[in-house]
Amino acid sequence: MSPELESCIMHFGEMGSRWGFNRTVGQMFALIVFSEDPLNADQIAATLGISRGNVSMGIKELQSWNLIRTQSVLGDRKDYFKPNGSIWDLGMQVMVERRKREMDPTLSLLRGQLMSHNNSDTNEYALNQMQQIHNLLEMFGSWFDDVQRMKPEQLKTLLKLGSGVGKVLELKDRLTK
Amino acid sequence: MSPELESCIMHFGEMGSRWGFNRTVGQMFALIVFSEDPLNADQIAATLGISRGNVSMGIKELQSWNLIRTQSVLGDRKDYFKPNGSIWDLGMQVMVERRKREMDPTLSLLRGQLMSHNNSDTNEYALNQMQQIHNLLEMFGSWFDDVQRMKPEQLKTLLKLGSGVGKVLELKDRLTK
DNA sequence: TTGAATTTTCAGAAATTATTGAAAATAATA
DNA sequence: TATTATTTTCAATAATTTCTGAAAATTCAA
Repeated sequence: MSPELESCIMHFGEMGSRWGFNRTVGQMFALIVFSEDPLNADQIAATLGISRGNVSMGIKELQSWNLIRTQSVLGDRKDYFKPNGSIWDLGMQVMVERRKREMDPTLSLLRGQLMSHNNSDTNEYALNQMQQIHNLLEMFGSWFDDVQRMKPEQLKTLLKLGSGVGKVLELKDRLTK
Repeated sequence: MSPELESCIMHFGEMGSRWGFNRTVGQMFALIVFSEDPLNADQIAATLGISRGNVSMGIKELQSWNLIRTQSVLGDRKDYFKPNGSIWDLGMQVMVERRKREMDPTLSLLRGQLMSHNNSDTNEYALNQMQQIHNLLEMFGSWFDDVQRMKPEQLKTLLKLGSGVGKVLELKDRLTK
């Protein structure tokens, strides 16, 4: 393996914890993404120098994120793993899962708190802040749901347009008034 | 403190690590956000039942995220802390910082790898995947830069519009062709 | 200056998380 | 069915992260 590739894989390991998984899971993901052919668990363990059991757990984790899938290889009983789609697909998938893990639990807690009718003794200010956070998460969440349903090509156009979209909105406002 | 507020603060503690900081930093942030009046370090330590040193480190962390700021209280030498803006501002700030910590390092590593001219021995496929990741991060990053410069009101409009923006884009396409 | 109030630092302890590797479970083959 | 290949599990251990609290540093007032 080239030193460039190796340092890339190590980097993904270091970043792993910031992206929501641990070092070896990050490395495993990078290795699978940068390998043209599907890899089996033994290959992953040998390449990264980690135990077979660790690989097994890492695979489970990556599958729970919908980032990898198996592919059977003719005449081999082992499971082979490859990325679950293009880089674009994987990026989207990471966002979907992070939203689930980082926003949904808080949104549902806040919804519960704000719904509950025995809030008479909770101070007004805190309650209002909770409402604000709830609204922000809800707005962002439903925006993401919406946007996710767009066709990748259209979404890419939108991304590239950036704040230019503000101009288009103004244009629309003028036209529809 | 009401039990509702308390469980909210505990929840923010549990979520802390998913948002990029540790449990007590998460709790401290929640406590500050839900308190109408600024709090000093001793109050924070006492309320959360953690050591003074831990609070000092947590404050440093929250300041490095630009999430809190000091406010001096007349006739008191202690530092008092309050959120650095509205919930909207704080949400934005979290995104800004996470982008810095989660995307920028990878973007610059990849840029370096792809620029380097001794890639002759790095396999084509891996190099191409790196390019794809680089492009995705770059596109997303500059979109975020752009969008961040928009006025909050306009940005909120855009968020609420969701995929409706796709329709507007089509409209624009028809008009400008 | 001095000294009291306050904040920061950081070595060691505690808590948490990650990893190993051998045993158990599962799956495929003969 | 028995045998072999493969994967998973999980108790023990290792590594890492977080937290404490006392000492050092800083700040401010007299």
